Amino acid sequence: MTYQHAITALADPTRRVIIDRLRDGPLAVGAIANGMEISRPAVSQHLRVLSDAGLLTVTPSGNRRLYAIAPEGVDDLRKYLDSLWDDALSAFARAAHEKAKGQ
Amino acid sequence: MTYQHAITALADPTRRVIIDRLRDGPLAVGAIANGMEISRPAVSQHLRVLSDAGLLTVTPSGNRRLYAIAPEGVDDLRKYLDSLWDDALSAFARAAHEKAKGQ
DNA sequence: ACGAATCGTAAGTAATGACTTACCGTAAGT
DNA sequence: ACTTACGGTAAGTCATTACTTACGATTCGT
Repeated sequence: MTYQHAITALADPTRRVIIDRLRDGPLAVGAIANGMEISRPAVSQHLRVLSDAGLLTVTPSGNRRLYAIAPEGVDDLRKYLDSLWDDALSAFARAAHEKAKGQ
Repeated sequence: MTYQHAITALADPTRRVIIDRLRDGPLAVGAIANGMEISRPAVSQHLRVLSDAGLLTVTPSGNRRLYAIAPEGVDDLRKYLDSLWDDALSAFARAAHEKAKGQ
C-alpha cells in the first residue's frame, strides 16, 4: 500500500545518501546534514519525505531528533520487488518455452 | 551499479502501470498503450526510460517491438534493498540492545 | 533568566520531468 | 508501387520538486 511513497522517496539521490548515512544507526539532523553539500533545512525536508513514506522513524531526544531507518518500510518495498521478480521470471521462462516450442 | 536508474524509473506511477502490464509476458507498444490515458508517444518515452534503466528488454518482431521485463534489472534493485534491509535490521537490533543496557 | 544550539516551517526560485502535437522512418498488406 | 500500420524522435508547454534564505519554537547550558 505504502510502497509507492517509499519508492518515490528513494528515487532521489540525496535521499539515498541520507539513508546510507543511517545504515549504521540513528543520527540527529545536524549529524546527517554535516558534510553534505545542501543546507540543513533541505535535509529536514528530505527527512520529512522519508518519514512520510514510512522509511524512517523519529524519536525526539531532548533538544534533538534522532532519525532511524524503519525496517518495515523497507520490507514493504522488498515485497513489491519480490512479486515483480517472481512474475518476471515466470514470464521469462514461459517465453523461452514458447520460443522453443515454436522453433 | 544500475539500480539508481532502476529505482528512478520505477518511481513514476505510469511506468509502474506499464511494468504491471508486462507481468504476464511481452507486449508490443500498441498493446501497452491501448487502454491507457496517455498518448502512445508518451508510452514510448516511458519505455525508453525503463529500457535504459535495464528493466526492460526489446525484441523487434517484424513491424513491431516487443517489450518484456528484464529479470536481471529487477534483481539489481532487489539486492540493493536486501542490503539496506539487512543493515536496517542490524541497526535496529543494536539500538534495542543499547536501550536495554542503558535502562 | 538569558544566550546558544537544534530543528521544523514558510515563501520564493530554479531546475527537472511528464505530456502533447507534429513529424519521419520502416515493415506489412493489397 | 501505394497505402496503412507501427513506433521512435523533436520541440514546446506545464506541473512538480528540490533548493535557498528567513523565521519561529523548543531545549540545553551557564
